[in-house]
Amino acid sequence: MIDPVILRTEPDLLRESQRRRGESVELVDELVAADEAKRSAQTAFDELRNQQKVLGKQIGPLQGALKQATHAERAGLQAQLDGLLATATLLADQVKDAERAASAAADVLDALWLQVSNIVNLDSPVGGEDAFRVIDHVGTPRDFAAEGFEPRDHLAIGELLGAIDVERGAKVSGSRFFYLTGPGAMLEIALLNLAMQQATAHGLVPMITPSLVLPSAMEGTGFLGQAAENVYRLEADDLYLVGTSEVPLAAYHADEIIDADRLPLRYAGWSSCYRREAGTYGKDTRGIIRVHQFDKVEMFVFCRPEDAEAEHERLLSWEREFVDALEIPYRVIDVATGDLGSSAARKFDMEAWIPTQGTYREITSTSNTTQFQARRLRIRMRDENGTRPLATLNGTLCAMPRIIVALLENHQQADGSVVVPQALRPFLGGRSEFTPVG
RNA sequence: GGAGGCAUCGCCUAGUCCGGUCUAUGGCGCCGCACUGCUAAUGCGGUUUGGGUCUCAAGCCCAUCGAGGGUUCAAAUCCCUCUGCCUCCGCCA
Repeated sequence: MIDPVILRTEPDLLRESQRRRGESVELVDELVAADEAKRSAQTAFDELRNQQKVLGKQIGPLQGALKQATHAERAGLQAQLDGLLATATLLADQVKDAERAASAAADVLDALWLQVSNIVNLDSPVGGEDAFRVIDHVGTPRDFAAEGFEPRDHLAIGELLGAIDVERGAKVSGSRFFYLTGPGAMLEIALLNLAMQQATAHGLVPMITPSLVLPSAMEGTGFLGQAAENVYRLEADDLYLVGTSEVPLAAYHADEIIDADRLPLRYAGWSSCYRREAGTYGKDTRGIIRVHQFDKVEMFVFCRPEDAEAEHERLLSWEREFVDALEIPYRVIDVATGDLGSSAARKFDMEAWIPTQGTYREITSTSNTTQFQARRLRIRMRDENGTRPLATLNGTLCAMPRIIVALLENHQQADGSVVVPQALRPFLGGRSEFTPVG
């Protein structure tokens, strides 16, 4: 949600943001009208309610006086009381109507606000998915031709190693499900440990979060807008399966006011993630690049709004540190306005080189959601200037399947074995490579 | 799953039976001021959150006693539903 003050003072800022995203600009005009309607309805109710209270305050004492009154006074007082009650009855109806009108106007306004995406950062490249800006390249893709062999894709290697089983995944759960077996499972556990070691070294608080959440948590983080079709919903219980622990981590502090001197609060959440992958039919059908369920370590930060951009850079640097440690070649992109998702004002993705695809594929994503999620979740901070919504940011530390894909493909040997990067070896009992099973 | 109890403005707490002088009590903590060699103590004032009005501020108004409905001229208080926590019983990894 956006600061309503911006709607009244700088609506053009909102319009420009909507334009850059390729979303409705007319929505802003609807909002202006709805905001006006809501305020006048609220004011009307406030005034009537005030009259009602003033009137009500006379009734109690009058009834008291009536009880004490002498017989002579009684008739006059009774007439006065009857008059007041008659007026009050009429007023009560008006108050009820005004209250209903005000609440209806507020509902209209709220519904419109929920449709508005975050205001984009003016530095984000403008355009659709392909309009990203490349910020950096790190590492050099291996020249397999020069090494004299054709690289196998991650699934072929995973099967050789006895690490990945997609056939049985499909048998048991359907397409886009998989088992990590033996060395594959050990690899994920090692990655988890490396990620958590790095995270705690930087002072992030490790968290294991729920992966089922209430609608309010899902809506508060902005996943029930355009992203809704990718969310699993448990109809019988009205719960959602999260697509990332960003959701339970963001909602962790919902409805709280946090003292500014406790900020920033930084967490590293470990959870399973569930995605319907609607509209991706036929894409990435082989292997585990695109799956319905996977595990991920996600970083999440609550900070002062003025610190958010610096914090965003910090999250990106931690993501890079992790991937650097795994010796995977990658590039960093500044995601274009049309591809940000509703919550992000700015987003940086890291894309790993995938040899058998001859291209870079997304492995991490870090978003500055500014005050957008905090407003929706009512998370505020208190400092010397009072209370105001804080800023939230998120970033992938380790999305298991894609990191495993990048590791297997980039560190494979001609015989199908895979070299374990140095940083990971302590978490695999010193093991330096995985070798094909007989 | 069953039975009972509880939920008040940072924390604790009064008020709820019996609706109106509740504009929600008091203590602790915190902030400001005064006094005082310093600290402490003491005194006075302030201290939920959101919204509206207003050029700003002050002031004023509305809402807010876990949430949502209802009864009533009027609800912290009465009624209903829901949520959370606690106790007991049953079942279970």
